[in-house]
Amino acid sequence: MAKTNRTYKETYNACLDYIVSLGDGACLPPEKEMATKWSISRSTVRAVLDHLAEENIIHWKGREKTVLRLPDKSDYFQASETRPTADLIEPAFMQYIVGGDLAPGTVLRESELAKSFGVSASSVREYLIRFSRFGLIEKKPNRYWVLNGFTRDFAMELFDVREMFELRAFDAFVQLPRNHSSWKKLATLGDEHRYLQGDIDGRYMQFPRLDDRFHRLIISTFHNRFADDFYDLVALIFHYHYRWNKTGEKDRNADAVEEHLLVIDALGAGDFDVGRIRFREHLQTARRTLLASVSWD
Amino acid sequence: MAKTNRTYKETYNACLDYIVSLGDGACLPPEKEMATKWSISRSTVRAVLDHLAEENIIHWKGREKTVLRLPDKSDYFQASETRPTADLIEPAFMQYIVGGDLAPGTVLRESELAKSFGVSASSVREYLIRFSRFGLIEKKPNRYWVLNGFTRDFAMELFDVREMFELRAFDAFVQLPRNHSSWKKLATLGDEHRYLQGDIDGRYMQFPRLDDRFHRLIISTFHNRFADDFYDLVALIFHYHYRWNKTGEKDRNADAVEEHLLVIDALGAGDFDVGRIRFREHLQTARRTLLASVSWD
DNA sequence: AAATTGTATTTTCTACATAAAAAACAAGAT
DNA sequence: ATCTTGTTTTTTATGTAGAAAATACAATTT
Repeated sequence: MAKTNRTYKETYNACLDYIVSLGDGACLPPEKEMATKWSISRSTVRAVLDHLAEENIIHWKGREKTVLRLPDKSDYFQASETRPTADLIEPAFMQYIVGGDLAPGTVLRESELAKSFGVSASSVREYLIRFSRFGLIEKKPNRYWVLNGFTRDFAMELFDVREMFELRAFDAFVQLPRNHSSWKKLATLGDEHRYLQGDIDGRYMQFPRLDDRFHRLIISTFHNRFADDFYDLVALIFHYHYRWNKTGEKDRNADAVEEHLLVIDALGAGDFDVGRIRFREHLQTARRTLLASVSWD
Repeated sequence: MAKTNRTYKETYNACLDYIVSLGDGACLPPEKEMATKWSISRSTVRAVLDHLAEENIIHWKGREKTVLRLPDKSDYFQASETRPTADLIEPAFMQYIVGGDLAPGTVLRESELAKSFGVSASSVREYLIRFSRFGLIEKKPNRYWVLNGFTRDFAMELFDVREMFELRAFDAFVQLPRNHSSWKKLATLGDEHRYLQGDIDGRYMQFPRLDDRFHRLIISTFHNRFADDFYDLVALIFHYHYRWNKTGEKDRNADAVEEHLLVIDALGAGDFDVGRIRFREHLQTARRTLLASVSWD
């Protein structure tokens, strides 16, 4: 097979939504406009229009594109068909690595992964090349990939850099003028933390998203693409590591919410020194928590 | 065409060297031993032996492998044939980017690059994916690669991180016990710097190698794979940026040698505070020099 | 029995083919 | 004259083919 037609399918679904919003009997805009709207080419728009006409959802002749009937649920393509291959591989791969709790040194074969994920070897290969930038896997030329693994050393080195970047960013944050939008965002985050804390038993699963936003807000003030990039790795590790390691999840999250609030409140009150100490403590906790769940060294 | 046979060609050349070292009439060791010696498979060893026998360089029957004649220059494969595709692409690509002084936003097409480098599109693609981790290029899905370019901002952010990592590593360095091997290495580097300084006009071209070793020695004491990895990018930038920008090269190198020596001597004398100040100054100079040669912003 | 070679199988690597998507160009409508 | 559509060409994405290299296993020699 050749290229997948997910762009087409995704556009088709988007177009169905659009038709619903226009209503029955309405006319669709020029092809060019639709192409711009969804950031795709006119060719794809025309392919979509073709299919819409075939399905008798619109009448299409030249610049006449009239809605004949409103689409229903069965007209849509399945969500699984519109997802890009790479997005499909990532969770499967992380499940394989983190969920399988594989030992460092484990051999990864492209062909095996491709078979078990149900995608082509080239897709796996490209994903692995891209993923290798995180330093968790390594290629042995003419042989296979080796899992360096999420070892104790890896976690320590990861946190050393994370702390450097985040503390530097923190120092930049407190220098921001009080009317800067980031202060406003921090206050909002504070409210959301308190909301979550209000019913921690019911809402603790929502913490990871909040955690990500909190740390990205700090990091972003450093204005450094390498730091931002590095945080992608940190986020990836956290996301998947905790996904397969649920022990004490509620307590962990409750503690972290509390720690975030200590930082946010200290900053809100203008106590930058206290805030910095609390922020350091929070990073220390995060390090300890992660290290405690590392199975390999 | 399919897979290239450079492993075979490289091994063949290595084997010719080996035969020369053994001398005429000698016997080659078992296949397994040769495979281990060059870290390749027995299949490749056998392919090499096959060719050696065909060329009447050895007589091969079972475990009898006798040297019939010593190889001469014409028996070797050309160096260009043994170089891996990726090694071939890198200089070509960097020449294209840095040498061509392309503006940020320039569109890079895989097919064009492949044609101009004389390699397959897949090889170019894989190289670009790998290279993209440095943040200098970006993929527009279904479209092309865009050169983000070596802008002023990029250089500033690069140096911010470089300074963080190197200063942290520096602090770790001065903590090392005086009998640690790194101190010995630093002293050796000092001697080499002085040797270079002795005839700076004749030897200034050798400085980049010395510069790399000096900074890597410092960085290595941080024992952090992310910092090491980051230095690969710094080294790449320096290597290629100065390769196509030779203005004032001698003066630049002479100054840098002097600055390195100030650091090395201060550390050797135990003046860690002075050493740190000199080291900072050196990093500042490096930043200024690189920024001065950035054409885009 | 251990070491080595011979043979067969598996896996990787890379060029290539082909459909999808984009882009360019030509023709027609307003 | 400009906007829009129709048609053609170019480029990208991804599976596949087939050679190279690795690996596994069987047969042979020492």
